[in-house]
Amino acid sequence: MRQSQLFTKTRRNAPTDEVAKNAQLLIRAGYIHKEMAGVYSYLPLGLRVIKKIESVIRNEIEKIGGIELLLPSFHPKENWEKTGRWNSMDDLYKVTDSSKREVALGPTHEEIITPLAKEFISSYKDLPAALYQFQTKFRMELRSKSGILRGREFIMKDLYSFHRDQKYLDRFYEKAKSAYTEIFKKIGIGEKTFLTFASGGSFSKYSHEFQTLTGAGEDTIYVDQKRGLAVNKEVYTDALLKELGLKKGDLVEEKAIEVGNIFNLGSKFSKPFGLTYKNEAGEETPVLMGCYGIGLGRVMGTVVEVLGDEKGIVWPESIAPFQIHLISLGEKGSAIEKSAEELYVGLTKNDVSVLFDDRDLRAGEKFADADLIGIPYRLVLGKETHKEGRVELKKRTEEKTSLHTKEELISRFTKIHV
RNA sequence: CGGGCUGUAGUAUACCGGCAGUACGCAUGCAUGGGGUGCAUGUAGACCGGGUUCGAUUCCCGGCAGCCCGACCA
Repeated sequence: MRQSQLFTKTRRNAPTDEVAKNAQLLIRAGYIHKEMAGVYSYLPLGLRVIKKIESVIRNEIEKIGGIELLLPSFHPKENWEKTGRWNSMDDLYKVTDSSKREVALGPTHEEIITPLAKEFISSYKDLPAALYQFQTKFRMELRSKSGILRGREFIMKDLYSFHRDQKYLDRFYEKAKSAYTEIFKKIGIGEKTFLTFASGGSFSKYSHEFQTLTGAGEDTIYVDQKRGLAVNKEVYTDALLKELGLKKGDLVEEKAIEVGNIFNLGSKFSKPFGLTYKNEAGEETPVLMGCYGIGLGRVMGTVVEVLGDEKGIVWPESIAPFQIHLISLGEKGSAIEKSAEELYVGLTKNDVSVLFDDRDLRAGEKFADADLIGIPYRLVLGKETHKEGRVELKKRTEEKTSLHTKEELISRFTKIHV
């Protein structure tokens, strides 16, 4: 992609109504645009990051047997009345159409997936099943805040699993836990993300959250760094510490943001919808369910919060919008510019994703933009290196630079990033 | 949903009861060309409704919007 064609531009200042670091940097760099409180557009750069995060998640969820589908945002009122949540859920968006019919805008999808599962699950032979989607959720947050960490509309990966009994559910639950650990590691926040015991879970004492340490977080958790475990303040009791074998002295209080959660739903949803299966003896038995969510925008914002520095965003390679930011410092029609063009074509031909700064600007502005946008590798062609036919390589996370020939760079990045 | 604050060009801001100013951006030109360069010219603005007043962007009331604290929540 040529930066002259990118559509977005960077900005020196963030709007004053944005206080959160993630929103300030993402807006300045041109990743997102605020439409109203808690509602953001994902611009071309931002969407590329979302798609990358999606792909990391998809890979891991497929490994544990997840099958992707796509459920609607409009939900029949009856489904929500059946579970009692039409009235009990305060942040449910309800819309009325011209024929006065009321529908819900889905804040989560148990009310859709459960009756859907009833269509196709009727025997123990149909179990287990694990279905997931990436989908926009709507929640009437009374107070959206913290940029894309808490919106009224947000994209979420939600996975629902169906099992014949607790033993099978527990087994899958553990697999989901490992998958999540792997996902956050791959996304680059593994070191700061902790499996956390929290409230909820209809048929177990607690649910599990994945909490990433950051001052921008909204939750208070107690972390045992050595064991890689944490306890949410909401369930923090001596009894629980004892049960988990945690010692008070090993725990540190931290602010954290919940980037993922896993719930044991038991028969909370299968019961109202009559989702049952026949076991080997022909007996009608309730299906047990689990659900597992990750907010994509929240993950993206968290990465910016945790890894960003004074100069801008710092993306891990796994979710960067482009692998390489190629900068030409040559004037229009110069040999340097031609050489940069050549390198751009060479890299893209080999499927290396490159943002090519072909704009007619001075060096300082291009460097400042590159730091702000946060692509992992920066390549520069300018007078200083051109005489030797070399290109300067610099990582976003490091100060040191190195010189390479174009051929070296093409083969190096092709190998790594195919 | 309770409490507080704020609405001025695309962005950040200034001043003012009497023709709204600056910087960045954007456009054009010349110079410049390895860390947001320089000069010139141009472009664009008072959230909405009502009230007070000779006159309101300014004061008052209402609405709407945004932000902050709290409660709630992925």
